[in-house]
Amino acid sequence: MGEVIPKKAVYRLSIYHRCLRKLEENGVDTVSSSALAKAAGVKPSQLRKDFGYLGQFGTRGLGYSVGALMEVIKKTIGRAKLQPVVLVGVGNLGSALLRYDGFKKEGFEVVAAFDLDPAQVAERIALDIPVLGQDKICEFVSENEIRMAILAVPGPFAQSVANDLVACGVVGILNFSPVILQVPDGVVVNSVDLALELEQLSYFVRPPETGEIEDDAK
Amino acid sequence: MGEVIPKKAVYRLSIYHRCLRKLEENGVDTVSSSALAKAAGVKPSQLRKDFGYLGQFGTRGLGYSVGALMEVIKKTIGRAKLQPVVLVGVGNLGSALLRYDGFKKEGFEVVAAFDLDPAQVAERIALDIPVLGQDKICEFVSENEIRMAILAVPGPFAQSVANDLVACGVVGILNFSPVILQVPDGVVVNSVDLALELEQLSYFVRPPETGEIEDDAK
DNA sequence: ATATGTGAACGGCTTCACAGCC
DNA sequence: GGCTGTGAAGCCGTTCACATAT
Repeated sequence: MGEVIPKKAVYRLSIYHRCLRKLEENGVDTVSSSALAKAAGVKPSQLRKDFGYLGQFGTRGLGYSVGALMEVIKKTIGRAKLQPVVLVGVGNLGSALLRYDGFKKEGFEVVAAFDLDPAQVAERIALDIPVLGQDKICEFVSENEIRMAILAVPGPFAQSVANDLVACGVVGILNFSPVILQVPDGVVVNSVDLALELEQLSYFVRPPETGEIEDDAK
Repeated sequence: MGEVIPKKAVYRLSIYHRCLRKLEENGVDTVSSSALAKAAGVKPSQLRKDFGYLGQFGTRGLGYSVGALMEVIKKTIGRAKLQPVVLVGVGNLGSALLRYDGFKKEGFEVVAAFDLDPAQVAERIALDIPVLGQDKICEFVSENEIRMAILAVPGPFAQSVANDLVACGVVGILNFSPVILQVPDGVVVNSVDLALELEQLSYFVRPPETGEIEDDAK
């Protein structure tokens, strides 16, 4: 029903969808929870529990229909067909994101980009996406009823740009700036902090070979 | 002491460290848990619990010493001073990551990049970082005892490159490819899936205002 | 008086185990 | 027999509340 699906489950559902797509391309039309779970890197029980949020779609003793399952997932997590998003900050990272084709594959379209120096940027990236000045954000976002934005501006500008976006109707921000954004209730922020991801990784990487006793025997 | 710090706590410790750096720049030398928590976007109790993993460093009735705290965090999560990492796949995203200055700020240095077409890439990016062919990965990684790698190759190549990296001694991979990497025990993978982050965001963004009641099964 | 440190309660996500259906 | 669907149990991280230290 109208239940809210946990954040982590939503994320995994996207993974399943991607795996299913691959299976479909290979002509497979039925999968068991264990097979799909293995491909997705999770436990079968986890996967079945996740699917529980969608209703009942498997056939006991057999498995799931690849096509039907994809349909249901897409309907549940991919609200619209092709979601329009804007991107603010066309620097190194922003440019790469504009060229990244993974977004389109998952049903998103970057319909406009904004930068402080739009003319120079437009020339540099040479893409079909319109590049406008940051002072045009509000106008564009309002008129086109954009609800999601990708934020890739330098840290010091992030909060200010986020404020603008929210003021004009954006309710979802994918933030790549290394700052904690303050936004009003109802606005969702998903942050990807590249440096912190690397830092986190480094902690869990075992040190080279500090003379001490290697961790427990297993 | 030698306890293992939870993944999420490690992540937050990095955030605290970044906030502390800002405070230090502003000449502040003491903070309370509540003040720092607000800056980091977490609850004071959460922050104190996180600091519990590091030992006791606050002064009751007063707060924490900014300098001392930074020192302890750095010592705990930033194992070495300047960690060398390599980057594989210098496409759109890879190029942006090479130019990203956030890594250096947090103590990482990309010492080499690898691509299928190194000559063309080297010319295009025009950076001081050496760009080598992917067949040179093993040699370079082994000789320089590299332990961490950033993976930004297209999906179909990811697993194969990961295998090479691991075979040569890499034990930590920051993966930007949209695939689930299979790695042996002892190797840590941290994945950032750009499209999935956006997809996840879109689910939690409230629909425009379609007040329709949509439920059938269940 | 004020702010830390921490055991205990709480809540949410994962995993298990088995009932139910093909 | 095989596999899904799901309540129950288990686990882990977060939040609370208060003892403790300055």
